[in-house]
Amino acid sequence: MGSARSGTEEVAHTGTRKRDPEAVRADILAVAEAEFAANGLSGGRIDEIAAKTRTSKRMIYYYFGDKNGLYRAVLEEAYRKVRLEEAALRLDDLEPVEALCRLAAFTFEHHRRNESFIRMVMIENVHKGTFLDQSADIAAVNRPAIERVATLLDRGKAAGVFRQEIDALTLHWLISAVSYFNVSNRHTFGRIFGDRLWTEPGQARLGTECSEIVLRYVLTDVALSDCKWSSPGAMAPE
Amino acid sequence: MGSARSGTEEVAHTGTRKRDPEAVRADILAVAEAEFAANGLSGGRIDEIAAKTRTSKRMIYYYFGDKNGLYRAVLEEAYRKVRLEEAALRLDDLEPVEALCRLAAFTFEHHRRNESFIRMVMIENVHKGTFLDQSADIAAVNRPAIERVATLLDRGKAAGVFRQEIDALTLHWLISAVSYFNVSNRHTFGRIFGDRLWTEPGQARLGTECSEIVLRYVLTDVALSDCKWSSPGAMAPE
DNA sequence: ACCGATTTGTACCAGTCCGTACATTTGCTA
DNA sequence: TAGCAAATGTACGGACTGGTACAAATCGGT
Repeated sequence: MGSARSGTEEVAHTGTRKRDPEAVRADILAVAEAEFAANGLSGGRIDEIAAKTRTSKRMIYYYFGDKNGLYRAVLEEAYRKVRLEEAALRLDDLEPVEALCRLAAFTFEHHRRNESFIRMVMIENVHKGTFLDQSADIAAVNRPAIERVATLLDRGKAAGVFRQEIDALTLHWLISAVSYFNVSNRHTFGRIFGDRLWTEPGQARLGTECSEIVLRYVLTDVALSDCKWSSPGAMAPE
Repeated sequence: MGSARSGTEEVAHTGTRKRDPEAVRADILAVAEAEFAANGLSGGRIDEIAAKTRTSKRMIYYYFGDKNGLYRAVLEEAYRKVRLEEAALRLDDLEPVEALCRLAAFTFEHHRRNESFIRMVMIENVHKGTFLDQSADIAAVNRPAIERVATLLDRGKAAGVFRQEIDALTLHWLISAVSYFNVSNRHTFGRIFGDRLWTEPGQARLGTECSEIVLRYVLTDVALSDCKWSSPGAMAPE
């Protein structure tokens, strides 16, 4: 949504151009993400998106062809953004235990701050992943995440601090599960059992608990006592 | 869907009655659950539900007033069913470690087998829990779940096998998170990283891993080595 | 066997919302 | 500056779908 504006104001490179297709596309995508994240695919209204855009409904169909096409584009964009941020983490510089702790804390915090991404994934799962099928490259965009976990895991195993039985995919699954659930289900869970876990201190505490959960799962029994997975501060690049 | 049929066929108690409001209600609810779970609230079609019911659309509005009313009724019913099954677990007879292991394994398995319940919760969360607000008793139906965890936890703490710092709500949150995520996100996760975790052996393995995750989180460091959380067989009452 | 209340069927309306036909402007290139 | 392609605005169509008006059948009680 930042980039959408820039192209319109400053005319720069190509001389005077009032038209800026890229900005229009980006604008539509941003508005559409908000709308779909808020109301789902069937619930999201094209007219509503058009109204909140600086352009008309016509453009949506011009660029994305279809309601489904627009939705798919939004989904792809959301994944791309997220994995891009994740790639900024430099885990190789840290020793395994600290790196894993940082990864868990980062993911937890990241998902918290990107609710609309989580909601897009929720909605996509309601639709049984049909739209992910149709965009082949999404898998390619995401797979590096597993690689990061795998190398981290290998380093820890080699150092003797991580258990040999741990599987990279399962570990990634665990980190994703807690970080995702924390955002996706806060409404039902909070409604039923109270919001205690979703106050600010509650979330801070829960975040460190998640790191603890992950580490206790992975660590060799011996090493369980001596580790300081306590500082969750400043892990997001922003 | 089993109970819906019974009232219609066997006429039993009240003499000959062709009319069976309760059966009609139950029939509608069962069909509606399938429809909503499959397509969401906005995506679910009242006409579709009516068509698959033995009665007409008129009845839906007669009994539930509204599309939203129907949805709310389905949601309430889903929660009620689930918590009823959960109550069948008798954890007090087991020693703490085994009881916790059983609880985790049961929840994991239970959520797996009740996909449409999970999907209803997913959808409710997409709607930010608005419908849970309107039905006051749902919270009351669910809260006992926490009580069970709390007493189990206390017993373990007293016995010295569980860490004192563990919070009941957080523990329940963890068990829910992994069990829920396993069902809710299998499509996106599987699409991106492969279905390995969702083959039959993969799921069996993942289930025991979840028990291990939970136990390692809770157990006193000392006790970490000696426990046999290995038998996941026969924990569902069915 | 009659009567009011409950329960059910049919046909239909009215609003919403996706998508498009048609017309127009802008920009680039020759 | 002519001309073509890319980009955009407006108005509208038409199907879908939630909800209802109207009517009728059924049932329990007396």
